[in-house]
Amino acid sequence: MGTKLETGKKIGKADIRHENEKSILEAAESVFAEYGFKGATTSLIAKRAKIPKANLHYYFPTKEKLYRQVVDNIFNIWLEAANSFDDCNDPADALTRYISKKMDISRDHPMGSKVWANEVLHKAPVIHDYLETTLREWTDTRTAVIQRWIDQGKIAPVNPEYLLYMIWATTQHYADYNHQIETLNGGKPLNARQFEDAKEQVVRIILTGIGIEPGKAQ
Amino acid sequence: MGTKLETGKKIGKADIRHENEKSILEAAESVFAEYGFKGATTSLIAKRAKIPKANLHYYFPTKEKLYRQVVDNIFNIWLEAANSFDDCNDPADALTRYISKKMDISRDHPMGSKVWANEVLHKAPVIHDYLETTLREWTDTRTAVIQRWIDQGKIAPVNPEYLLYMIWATTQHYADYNHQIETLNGGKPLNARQFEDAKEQVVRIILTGIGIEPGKAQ
DNA sequence: GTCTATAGAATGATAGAC
DNA sequence: GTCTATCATTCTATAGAC
Repeated sequence: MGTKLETGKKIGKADIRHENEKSILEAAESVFAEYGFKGATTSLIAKRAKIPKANLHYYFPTKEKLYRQVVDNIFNIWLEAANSFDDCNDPADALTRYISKKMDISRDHPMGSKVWANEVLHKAPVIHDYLETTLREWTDTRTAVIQRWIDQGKIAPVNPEYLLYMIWATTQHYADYNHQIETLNGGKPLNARQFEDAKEQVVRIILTGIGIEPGKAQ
Repeated sequence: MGTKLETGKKIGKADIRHENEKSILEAAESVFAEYGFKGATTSLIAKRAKIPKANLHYYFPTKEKLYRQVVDNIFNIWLEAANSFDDCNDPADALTRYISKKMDISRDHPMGSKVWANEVLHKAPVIHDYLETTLREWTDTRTAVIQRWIDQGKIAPVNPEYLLYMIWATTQHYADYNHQIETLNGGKPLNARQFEDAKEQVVRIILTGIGIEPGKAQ
């Protein structure tokens, strides 16, 4: 290979680097999700990324740095969903959007969710600082919002933290436990219709559970 | 060491075997939960069980057989909780007891829950037959019960599978994600009072969410 | 920037004395 | 039934030619 493709279009070294890093990161996400940090091998990641193993180590010197990058990417996606929470003052609307968004992430980025789950399960050796800083701050501001809703009588009095845990648990379950769900669904993943039903039900039970009439939003 | 303890009471070989197997299994559960199958090392398990590594291999020839035994034990504990479901026909009572029991298991056997979570996360290489047989049957009979409640108008019309997923997700979250919960709780595990609050809230939101007046039971 | 060959470290499992 | 010494394997990471 040179610096050209069959199209004749020139490709700079930066592009090659970008392309390779991208396919390595994608491969790494799926392998780390499936086997955990220790169980994952750099050979398998290289194989899925379709490059020689030595080349992988050229881009990411150590397995740990590669892992860290994967976790970084996931965490950013998670934080994006937070916006749904902030845009509005109506709990029905805010929670419907936040829960729906979290369900969508579970469907679209199940590998990312699994890597995170695996990390927390194993006492978060890599992301512990995220938990203590960014996630902590995020949680504090959102529990404050929930508490305000309670004080205003907009939702039933609940412990805001435990409400968040319920939302996280229920939505992420559809990513982290998708193998179990798939098996119980006759070996097939939930289809689009089933997934929408599940999403709608999660929203409805939680909203009803805290005293909101669901469907008020949208 | 011989076949006696300081009490002078004779100890048969069966007792020694039983004692050693027990401490190995306890150590294995905690190590597998913390590091996953691949990440766990037989040396560390042996160290925590306070026996030499070679001795561990005397009782459990391979790491995989030991792991299998650990998973077996957990699965049995999980199945026990199922009884709460069957004893009675009142959904408020049955669900309150089932959810409470599942929360208690998350508190009392967090390691077991983590091993299971880790296994499902990694596509259940060891327990796949459990998922397809025992868990499948268990789920089928319980969804039938839930469906009957719906048909009798005792609870709101919901998809029974997704309701079970919500219960599993929410209750097991307190075991699987206890590190994250602990970090967000200022580095301390939830105390007894907090845990009871969480349990009560999980029961209340879910029951209210499906149209049951909570507290009707008990 | 790519890739073969291999060094170096960790670890599951066993042999064999006690 | 216990335990030291060690083998065999696997895997991360690198050296060095192209």
